[in-house]
Amino acid sequence: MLGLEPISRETVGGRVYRDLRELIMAGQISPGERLSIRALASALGTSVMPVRDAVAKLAAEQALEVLPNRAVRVPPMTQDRFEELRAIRLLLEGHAVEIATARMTPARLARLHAIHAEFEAEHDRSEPDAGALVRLNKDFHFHIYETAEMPSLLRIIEGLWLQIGPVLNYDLRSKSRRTKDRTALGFHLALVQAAARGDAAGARAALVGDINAAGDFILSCGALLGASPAERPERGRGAKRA
Amino acid sequence: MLGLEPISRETVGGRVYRDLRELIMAGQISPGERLSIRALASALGTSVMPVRDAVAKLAAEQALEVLPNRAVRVPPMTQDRFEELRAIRLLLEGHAVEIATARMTPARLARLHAIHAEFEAEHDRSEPDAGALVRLNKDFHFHIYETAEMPSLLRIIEGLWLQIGPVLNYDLRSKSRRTKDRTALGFHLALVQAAARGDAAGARAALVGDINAAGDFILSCGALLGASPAERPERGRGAKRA
DNA sequence: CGCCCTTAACTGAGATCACATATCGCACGC
DNA sequence: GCGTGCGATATGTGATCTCAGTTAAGGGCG
Repeated sequence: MLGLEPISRETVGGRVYRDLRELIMAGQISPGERLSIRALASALGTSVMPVRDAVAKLAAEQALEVLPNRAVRVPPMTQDRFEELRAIRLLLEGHAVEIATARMTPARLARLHAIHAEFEAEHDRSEPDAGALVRLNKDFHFHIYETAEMPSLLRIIEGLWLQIGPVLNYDLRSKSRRTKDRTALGFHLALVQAAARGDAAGARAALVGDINAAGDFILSCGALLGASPAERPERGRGAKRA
Repeated sequence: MLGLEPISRETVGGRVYRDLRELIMAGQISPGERLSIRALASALGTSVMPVRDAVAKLAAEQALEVLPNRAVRVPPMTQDRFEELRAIRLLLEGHAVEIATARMTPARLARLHAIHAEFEAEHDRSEPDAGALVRLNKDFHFHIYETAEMPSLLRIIEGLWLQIGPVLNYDLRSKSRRTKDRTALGFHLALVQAAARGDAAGARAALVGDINAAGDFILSCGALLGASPAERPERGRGAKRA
């Protein structure tokens, strides 16, 4: 006995929240696209209530935005906001890396190596799956951050990734990612090695290099709004029906 | 014309959210106290729906906590969490102060002086109002942070204050606050002066001193949970009826 | 006299209903 | 032919209802 299951201790609202969050982080919803609560509800096979809760929570985390019209959409990324978020990331994730280096254990270091190897393997494939790369990159970073054992900090960093996720992935799957991933691999390797020898400053430097390189690449792509148009009503309103 | 009014462009849910947020920040709800959505709704004169949205949003910001029983309460502050939040505050608010010093304008500096004077005046009264002191302290800090013109950063800092608010005020209104406020005044003055002469490092140092002093005081009070009991069911369940 | 079980009230979650508002299409009139 | 105004559609918001799970109290049994 006892091998039943953790009950259904999961609320529908929670599931909707996580699904939506995943969708945004993976960049499945392009910035500026408007969402319809009713459409989402019917697509997910529930009523509007859980969806409303999830949307409210995501809006509180700045992952979604409610326009004065009360329409909901993924907030378009401006260059200013992107640079601000990058500056905050450098601060917080840099700190997390330093603490993580100090608290690194052999087991966690081995796991980090494994994730890095997976990332490298996926990259070396003839047809790398963009989604897998995004996921492995996220796993790599967050495995380090979790090592710092600072749950509140981790939470904030997740919020930041949630905000930059859309453009980060939008970019990753569209442009020539070959060179970018190569640099990412280099920084990741340097980060692993620095963590292995307990070099907090070195680990931080590697992370800063990683974040800055990725950020520069995105900025150079010109995919971000200067500060003006902000409007692209996205003719097909609402989400895909079920 | 045009001086009409912004219509009633305010949703009930938004008002409930702000009210609840204010209540938590002001420490009106003691940590560990359980909240009843229905009770809150009847107290606020609305239905459960807007309250549920507000609670969901606050839970997303870690200002409220949903127990596995699905009961909602203000999360009790542990010593670990408090120290972690303080470390994050030092990072983010320290950064904000440095940027704000660089972007300080004469007008904003004057306003900062005025707020500091108000704070000092309230403190020098024979019977200082604890609530007013809390509000002025918050105004002082956030006027600086706003000067940095980093909206996302400001948002995160607000979230941090929301989490430490309860214990901060609980402490401020109970114990001998005389000495603590004196030190706060000193750090605030040093902060204003450093900002006035464009000394970013000095401003940061003053802020670090302020945060650390306040934190040490609270930690020394022993009002925080070591890590164990965490439970005080708070016999009177729910909130005060209307 | 004490422990445990039953029961009743309460709470949160989800669905459905009702209403105000925004969006878009279309016809009328200039 | 084109701009303006009206109306239909859809959407978000708030209220009400039902259901399942939890909690606490009261009564029965050991």
